[in-house]
Amino acid sequence: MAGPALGAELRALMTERLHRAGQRVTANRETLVAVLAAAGRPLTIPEIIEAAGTLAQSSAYRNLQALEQAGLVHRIVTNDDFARYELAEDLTEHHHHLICRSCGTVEDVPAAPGLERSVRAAADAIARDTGFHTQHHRVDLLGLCRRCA
Amino acid sequence: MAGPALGAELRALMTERLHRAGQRVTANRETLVAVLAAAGRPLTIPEIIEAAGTLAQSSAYRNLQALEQAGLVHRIVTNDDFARYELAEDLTEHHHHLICRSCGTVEDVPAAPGLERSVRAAADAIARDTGFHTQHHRVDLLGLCRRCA
DNA sequence: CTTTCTGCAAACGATTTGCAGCAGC
DNA sequence: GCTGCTGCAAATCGTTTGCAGAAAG
Repeated sequence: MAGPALGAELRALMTERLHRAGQRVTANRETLVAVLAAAGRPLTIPEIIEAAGTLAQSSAYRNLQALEQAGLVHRIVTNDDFARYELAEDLTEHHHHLICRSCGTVEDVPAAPGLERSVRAAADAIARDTGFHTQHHRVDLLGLCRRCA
Repeated sequence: MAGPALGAELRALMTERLHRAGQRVTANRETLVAVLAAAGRPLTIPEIIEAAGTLAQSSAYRNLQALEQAGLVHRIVTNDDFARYELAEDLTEHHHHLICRSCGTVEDVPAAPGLERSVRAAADAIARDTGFHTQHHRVDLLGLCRRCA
């Protein structure tokens, strides 16, 4: 099956961003966004394809690429075999990742305000010192998830 | 040529860790470590092979894998085409990465103490809340390097 | 109706692996 | 001298791409 239906709010956003990027709204794309929205954590391509029900691999790859260009989803690469995708951060809430070194699973955790403040301060200092202009950041905690510990 | 020679200290560490991992010390491996030590930033495999002078691709991949198992180097994956390697953190000093979204280059920056403290505090809170046991962390700043800005 | 999307199967390319000969220890 | 490393070339496998028919707008 095609996973849970899309909320009206999310669908509207999706339509707008796809059109702005010159892309069409199709059933496959709605399914992909719905699957990612329901997961609440980054999914590998095989996980996505399975959750989507019927979906050609090439369509999964192509549509996830299209959705990324439209700013709806975000690709993340770990040391795992497959890339993972999650909803774009402005559709969820800013979060960081817990990556299990044993099973490879990636979980989301909300970003702690104190940590965010420290990251911004560090980025400002770096801009002064090196000229690097920070647009975004990523904090990953690597270790063992509860199940693998 | 084979890049700069290895410091005595680093060579001793390298010998010890390779032997402990049941691996031999070879000219190729010394070259690889020397190249990474000289670079001071994560290098892609093509960069490594070029800097090493003469080195079969397969040997590069195999030896970097061996060195990683021995705890001497560390592999990092970006959205770039190639994986990158750098010296293990306990051979350098704990640092974070500046990743340029335009040219893909990765630079090292020393970790700011305040930021480190915040990350540890966040990890502790997460352990309490979710049972995830943090062993290591990664902070990447994404943006534009001075040259691409 | 035109342009883009879909699924299939073939192509791609970074990384891995089999093998025969050489080097570490 | 035994075992593990080296380089070469071939295999692997996640991902990308060409193409003909179907669907979005």
